Amino acid sequence: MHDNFKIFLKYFIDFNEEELGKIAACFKPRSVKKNDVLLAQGEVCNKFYYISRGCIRTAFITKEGHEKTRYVMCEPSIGTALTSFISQKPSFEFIDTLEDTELLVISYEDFYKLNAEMINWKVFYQRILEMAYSFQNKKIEGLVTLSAKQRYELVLKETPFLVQRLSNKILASYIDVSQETLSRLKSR
Amino acid sequence: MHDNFKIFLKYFIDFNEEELGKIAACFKPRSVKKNDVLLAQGEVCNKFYYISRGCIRTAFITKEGHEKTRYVMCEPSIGTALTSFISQKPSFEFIDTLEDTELLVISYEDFYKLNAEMINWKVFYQRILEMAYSFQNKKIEGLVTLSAKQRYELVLKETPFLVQRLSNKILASYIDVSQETLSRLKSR
DNA sequence: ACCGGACATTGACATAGATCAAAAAACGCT
DNA sequence: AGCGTTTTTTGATCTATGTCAATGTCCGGT
Repeated sequence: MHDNFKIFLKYFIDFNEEELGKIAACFKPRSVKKNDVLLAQGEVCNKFYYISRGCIRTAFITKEGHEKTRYVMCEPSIGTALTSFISQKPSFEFIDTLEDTELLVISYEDFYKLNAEMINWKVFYQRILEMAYSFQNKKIEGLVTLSAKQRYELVLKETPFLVQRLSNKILASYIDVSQETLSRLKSR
Repeated sequence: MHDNFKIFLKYFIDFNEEELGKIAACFKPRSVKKNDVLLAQGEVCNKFYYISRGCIRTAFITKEGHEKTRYVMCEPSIGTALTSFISQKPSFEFIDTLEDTELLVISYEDFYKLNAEMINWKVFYQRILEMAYSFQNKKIEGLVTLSAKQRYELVLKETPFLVQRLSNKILASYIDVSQETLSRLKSR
């Protein structure tokens, strides 16, 4: 499990073996069933995840009780409820699993210890933040410039595995469209 | 001009005098008139700005020809078209000035030189990215959960100076609502 | 293998907010 | 200061997408 993790890390940054060992030692394995809540709304997020198998998401619930999916992570991937993780304040978004999932988990403390001690980890985290920012930016562009249909087609084109892997309900909330509308979009 | 800049920097990170000197030396002053385009759509963004007086924004134009304002920076503030700056690819968003503006400008090369050479600059940039991410996140939440009126009221509550300082046209495009709708919202 | 609850589909209807248009007000250039 | 351009306001429509409801389908637990 840690082997794939190391390969994944090296894809981002050319960590040396010593660094990889130090990093891997901070990440503890964890298995979770589908529909498990890793972080509840209102909790402070003090974990950062590597997904080695399966699928998790960040999402939130509106005042009207509607679920909105912000981000979906399928293996191999990393992430967390970043806003709360950064600020160490209660999270508006929750994290749950969309499939049975194998994780590697690092605590906030260890994450920031690495950040303080290892230059390359800073570089790694910087890259993650840059990617996260760019992703959000694209999402905003989509919300603001595209119709429901165009947003669906964009996901179909750019991340088709999400269309295959997610239930319509989750996919709809990811695209920000009602289930009914998504159903109609798909049948054309 | 650089004095206020140093105070601004120290608000984020406790740079020492030597570091502040090194940083300030990289930033060149520039004056721009209102409605000047600092970065055109399609150009690669290789500048990062400190706004010492005035107001600039990042924005983009949709296929239908509508202008959408992503982010507004009023003095004292920093920023750029981050996605293009990060990737050094052509920018979808442009940058223009909303008022006569005094800037301090650092090039991409110098920015990344600082990033490579000065640990505290890494920390600074990390903080900027974290803030930028969190801002985008909030923006998405607003777009997805709030009505036009609620988005207007949120801006009125959280950044009232924008309501005062921006034209209705710009403000409308920032809130993601048509000018006409904003006009009606205001008159209630 | 069966049952119950969640999910998906389809239809009818409602509505926020866009669009179009035209008048009124404000702004900035000479 | 005055005129033309740009903004703002107001009114009348239009439309994409949400909501509600009813039926059909799937899936997981016993």
